[in-house]
Amino acid sequence: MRNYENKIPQDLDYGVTVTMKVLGGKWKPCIIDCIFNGIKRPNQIYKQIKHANMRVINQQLKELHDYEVVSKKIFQQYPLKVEYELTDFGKTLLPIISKMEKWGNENVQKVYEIAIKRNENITPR
Amino acid sequence: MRNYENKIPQDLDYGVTVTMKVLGGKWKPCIIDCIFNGIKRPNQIYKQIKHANMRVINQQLKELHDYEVVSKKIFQQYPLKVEYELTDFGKTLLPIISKMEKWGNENVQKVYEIAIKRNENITPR
DNA sequence: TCCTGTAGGGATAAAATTATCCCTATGACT
DNA sequence: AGTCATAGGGATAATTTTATCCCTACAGGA
Repeated sequence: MRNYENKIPQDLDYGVTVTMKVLGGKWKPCIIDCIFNGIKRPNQIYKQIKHANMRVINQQLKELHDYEVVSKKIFQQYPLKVEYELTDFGKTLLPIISKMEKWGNENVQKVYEIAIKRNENITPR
Repeated sequence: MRNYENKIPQDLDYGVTVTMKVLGGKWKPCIIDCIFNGIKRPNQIYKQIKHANMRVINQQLKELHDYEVVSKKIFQQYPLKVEYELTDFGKTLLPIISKMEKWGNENVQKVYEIAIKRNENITPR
């Protein structure tokens, strides 16, 4: 994202849109979840999220950092070491994420079945 | 969406992903919000959401219907009349949406400023 | 007959997001 | 000198999502 200019202006006139601007991104909630659970280094996050590749993690991490959801601490040592933390601002998102997490876990079965019925390409469970 | 086969299989192994599968879509939260507020007919929703066009509303409405978030009542009369309602299942999403709505409204200023700093194309407020 | 309002879909274009590939830089270690 | 692990970015391809355009169907009214 953000490698080029948006063409269609985005409206932030609706609360949900604002939230989605910060949280929307295929791996962002996963990344936040990792960091919250103490997995703070990019490479660790990468290993945790098996499906996303490093470049993508970096992209989304950068956006989270731009939006001040996470802070970044660089250690002057080698091999390189960087740690991300949730900022206080970022922590205010946790209740939302955990509510989404909860709802998803409670309803995964139903959603899965509908997706299959719709012939979507879903990883078998 | 769903006019073709997905190529990358989607994992539903993470709660947030499941929720996003149902709620993710540029206008879906808006549509749900409309319906919740008694704006139940497609054409009314269309007029309410000034920016989306009818076709898109229909697409997203169809998905919400497929996922049983909304139910559809067809009136046999002319001009045609259709009303959507939140199902009980759909209503379980309301707490999430309202939390997102609240967070967004509380933080719109900050998010707006960052977006501007990032040179994003945002509709002025 | 033609126009109106309503609901909805097919086909396709445009835009946005995500994925892939490959590059840099650094110090330690062999 | 070559290799490793780490963090990260440029360029571009691939994929997915949204948007646009235009069509159908229907009954009533001008």
